[in-house]
Amino acid sequence: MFTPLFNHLKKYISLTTDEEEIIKSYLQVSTVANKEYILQQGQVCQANYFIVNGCIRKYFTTEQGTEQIIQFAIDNWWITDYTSMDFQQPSLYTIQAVEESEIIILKKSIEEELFQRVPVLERYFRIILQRAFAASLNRIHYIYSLSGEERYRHFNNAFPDFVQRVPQYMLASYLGFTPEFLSKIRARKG
Amino acid sequence: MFTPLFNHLKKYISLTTDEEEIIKSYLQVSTVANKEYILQQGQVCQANYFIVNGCIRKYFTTEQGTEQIIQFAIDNWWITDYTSMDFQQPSLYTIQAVEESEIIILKKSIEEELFQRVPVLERYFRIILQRAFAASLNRIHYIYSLSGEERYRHFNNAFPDFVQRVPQYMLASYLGFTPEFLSKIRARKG
DNA sequence: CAAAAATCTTAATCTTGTTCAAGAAAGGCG
DNA sequence: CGCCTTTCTTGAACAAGATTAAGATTTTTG
Repeated sequence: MFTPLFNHLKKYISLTTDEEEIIKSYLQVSTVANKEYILQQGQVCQANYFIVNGCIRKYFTTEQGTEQIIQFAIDNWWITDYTSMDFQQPSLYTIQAVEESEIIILKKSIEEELFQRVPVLERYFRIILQRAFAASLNRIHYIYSLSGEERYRHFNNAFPDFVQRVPQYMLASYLGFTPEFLSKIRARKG
Repeated sequence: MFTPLFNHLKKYISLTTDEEEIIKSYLQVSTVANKEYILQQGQVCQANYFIVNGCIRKYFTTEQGTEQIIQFAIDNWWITDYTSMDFQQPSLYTIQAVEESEIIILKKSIEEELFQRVPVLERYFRIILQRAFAASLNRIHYIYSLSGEERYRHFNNAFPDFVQRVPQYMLASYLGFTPEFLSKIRARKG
């Protein structure tokens, strides 16, 4: 159960056996059912979540009542609301499972203590945040430089298997247009 | 000259006098004129840049030849292209001064050595990347939930002094619409 | 297996913002 | 100070994608 996480850690840092044991002792393991909530809009986010397997989405509800997806997380990704967690503010976002998922929980309340005992984790998170930040700017790049249709085709090429995994209306939301428009695009060509 | 950087560092971590001296010995200071390039599209990004004062933009050129601004950085922000720097790939972006600016340069080539000598810097960058990543997702939130006009009004309220600082066509680009449209918005009301 | 819930499609109409094109202001420099 | 470059504005024609509404299909569950 912890294997995927430690494999991921070892891509970026080295750990002694002792350190591995310490880390394990600070983590919790959990299974969430499809549609189960990990965080609901208005709650203060209390943990960082590592997806062992499954699929999780983070979204908010617009004034018109539609759901807007901000992020997807699948196997080997972390998901949380850093704004809510860092400032202990109510979150604007809801985090919810899109498939039954196995997750590992790193609670904010003990994170500092863990980082003190295993400081190399600061490095691990620095590096993966660097990647996540770059990916996010990259996404802004695509939003601004491609049309909706181009964005869909590009995403489809880049992550063909992921596209199969989530309902199309969620994909449309993530890509920033309506499900009706996605339908239209798909009708135009395979 | 180093004072703003160390003040920023001290917001997130504590440093001994020794550590401060080590850090200083790894940094370079530079002044860039308005319109001077720090990185040009196609080059491999070799450093992370801290803005002591001034204003820097990061943008790319679309197929139609228009410039699309992805990021602004002002006093006390770092700017770089992490994708290019981490993977030593040619950058898709150009980083250019929008005002005469004083910057501090942390070169990729000596970054690792510095982090080994002052490991608490990993923590500093972890925290500021957490903020930067959150801000970037927040920006995606705004792009998806607000109209162009709403985005402009919101930005104008949030950063009134910054709006005065850059040409409107750059602001329009950053907000994701044309300068003509920004003109139209401004004509509608204050 | 049947009924209910969730998801996807189609088409007509409407909005937001783009594109072009041209001129008006403003700013910087010799 | 006057010219040249940069920036800003305006308006008409147009395009991308939203909205609404209805029906079709698929999936889930009792």
